[in-house]
Amino acid sequence: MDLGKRKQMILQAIVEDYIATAEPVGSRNIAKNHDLGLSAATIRNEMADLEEMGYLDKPHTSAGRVPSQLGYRFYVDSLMHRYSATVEEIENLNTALHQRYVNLNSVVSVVSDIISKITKCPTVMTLPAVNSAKVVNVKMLMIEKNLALIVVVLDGGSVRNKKVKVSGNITYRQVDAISDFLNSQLAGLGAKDIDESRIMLIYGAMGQYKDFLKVVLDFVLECLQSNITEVYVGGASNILNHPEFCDIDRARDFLRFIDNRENATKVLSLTNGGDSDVKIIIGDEAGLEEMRDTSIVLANYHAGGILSGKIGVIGPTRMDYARIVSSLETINAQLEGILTAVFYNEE
Amino acid sequence: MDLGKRKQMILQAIVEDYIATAEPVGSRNIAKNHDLGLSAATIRNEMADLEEMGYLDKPHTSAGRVPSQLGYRFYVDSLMHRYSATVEEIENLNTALHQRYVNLNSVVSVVSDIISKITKCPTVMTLPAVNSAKVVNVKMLMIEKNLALIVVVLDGGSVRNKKVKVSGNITYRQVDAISDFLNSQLAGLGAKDIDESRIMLIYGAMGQYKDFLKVVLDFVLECLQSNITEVYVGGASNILNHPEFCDIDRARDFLRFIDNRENATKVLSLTNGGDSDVKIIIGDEAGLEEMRDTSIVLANYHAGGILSGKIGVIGPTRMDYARIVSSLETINAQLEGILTAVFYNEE
DNA sequence: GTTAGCACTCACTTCACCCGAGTGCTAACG
DNA sequence: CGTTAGCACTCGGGTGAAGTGAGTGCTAAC
Repeated sequence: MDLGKRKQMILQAIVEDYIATAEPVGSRNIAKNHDLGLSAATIRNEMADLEEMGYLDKPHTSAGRVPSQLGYRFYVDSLMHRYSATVEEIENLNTALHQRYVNLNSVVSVVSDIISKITKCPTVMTLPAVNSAKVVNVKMLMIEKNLALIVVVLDGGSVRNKKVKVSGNITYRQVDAISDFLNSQLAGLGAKDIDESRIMLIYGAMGQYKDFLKVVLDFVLECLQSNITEVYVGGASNILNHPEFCDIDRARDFLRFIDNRENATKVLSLTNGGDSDVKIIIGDEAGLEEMRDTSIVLANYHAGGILSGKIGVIGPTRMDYARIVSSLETINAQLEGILTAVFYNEE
Repeated sequence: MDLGKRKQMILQAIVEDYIATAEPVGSRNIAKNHDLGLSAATIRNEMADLEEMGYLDKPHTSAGRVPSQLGYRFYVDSLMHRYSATVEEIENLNTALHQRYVNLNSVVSVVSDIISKITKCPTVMTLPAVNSAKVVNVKMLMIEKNLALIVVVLDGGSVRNKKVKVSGNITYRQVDAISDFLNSQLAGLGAKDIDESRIMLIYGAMGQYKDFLKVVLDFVLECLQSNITEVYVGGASNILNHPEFCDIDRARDFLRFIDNRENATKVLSLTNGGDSDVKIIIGDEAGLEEMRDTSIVLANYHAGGILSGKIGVIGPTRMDYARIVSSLETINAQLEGILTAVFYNEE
């Protein structure tokens, strides 16, 4: 039971009008504003059909029609025209994006704020995570008496460090020696390469420092395994721009939900089954009670095969999908360069 | 013109009732609920006086009275009883606080969320900043061909690093030598010790690496000077718990304001002239248009003389000052231990 | 100085009413 | 037979009048 050309045109008109005005759209308005060559009455008949087929909803008898979740889905999959950003828009975006970033952390917060601003919607974004994880370099330095600093450099270049107390009688020189040895043993290895036998080998060679080595090895493993995808929520208050959230209770429910890091993470890990780079999840497709009336446009971003992360823009189901998808695509294109630059300059 | 005992009692009753109910309080209710031994009529007279003196406001003729900003100020300065947390409350707090923290960053986000939860108000909090800044250790290591990692350890123990491209022909050994030399020159110095003459001395000794040295020195200075007080906003949506923000426009204005990092920073850098550890800033004392109807309870936190930062709880001027002050004090007491522990284990 | 009494004020609620956008149906038209 | 004009009907939202009740301010008595 697929939709005829005419029904599709009408559905598209309704979805777009509704996205633009947030008001239920009536047959007469479609007849007037869209040049379909049809009278209001005809459109009315088609609308009745579309409602019966589940593509439209009626808030009440004497209001116009509103797209149902199915309607949005069909629109997004089949009717939505690709909106391409104008040169001017891209330029504005570039000037906003190209600023001095202190670190990757700040890229995420700044970029998600920018996205919020241009989409007028809350944005969730994960920190770029390093894809693979192998040890490039392990180094220990004494930074004061009895306190050593372990520095672990991972491939892709992220650097982590940890301070460790050293029991009294290990000298500076010994730490140096341990450092060099450990580095020779671990450089190039990933988490699964550092197995029981490897550890035994290390202990065997430097048994007298076993306690100290254990702490270091644990930390190295933690670095390799930890995939701390911290999530940042930008411009949450933007949800209040949308008339569907002018009800204070609904607004509160949403803001409470998204204020919670775990929930934000959940949102970002959604999928709609497809494998395209930008995913659209509409209403309860998310399977999250609190997101029943919202949609999410999700994009993956990448930088040089090293870093990757996710960006999600959250809005009412009535959100302007075309524009938001295009914004995300444009930003994604810029992001790669910025991330790589920041990543290689600082950490 | 100071307030007589009776006026003070009545003012206190009004402030506390209003804080509890969020409704303008009338003379009759005070007579009934507080055992002042006075009739409603007498209280009415005193209230008229208090209004004339500026301690009370009247939303309109036929409503009860509401504390004015001056009224709150007097209450906070002179009438507020110290509320001390119960053993149970402290214990609950402790179980919430004592969890595994990945780093100082996560302490801030977790703690501010906890504070938001118990105060039912938005919380702003800065990352702990290192008080003094002297170089303890500078170290460079080659992490791949042409790429060196500079590690700077500051006193207090914060560690920062940066990757630097190295022009082709500097060897691993040479970097080691530069590293040792630079460390010997810089260890123990603060920003102002690294002056022109010191830099000349370094260039003089190792002139052939001047370009590389310049990058390293710039980074060291940046570490010493930078006081990046990143700010975290927790539980912003809590503002919606308060009836004064049930108006969607007011809620939006506030949330927009606090969503902006710069504004959050502004809030935390407020002062009320006093020097006590917990400051209360009421209404337009903040001098921020958007905070006209809100108050802020500000506290400094410290850890071992090394770290310090600020916590601010934001609520309507009608907020429960006594309870919030006490909560902040209790948390502050716990925070020191947690911060020191995290700080010395990881950074 | 304190209190009881009373007239007055004013936000808030309720209710009836109307208006208008929009629908669904029917009958006529090409 | 699909399309269209016409018309009765629906129903949310807006308006204004009336009623309600908490609270005040004043006055006079205790």
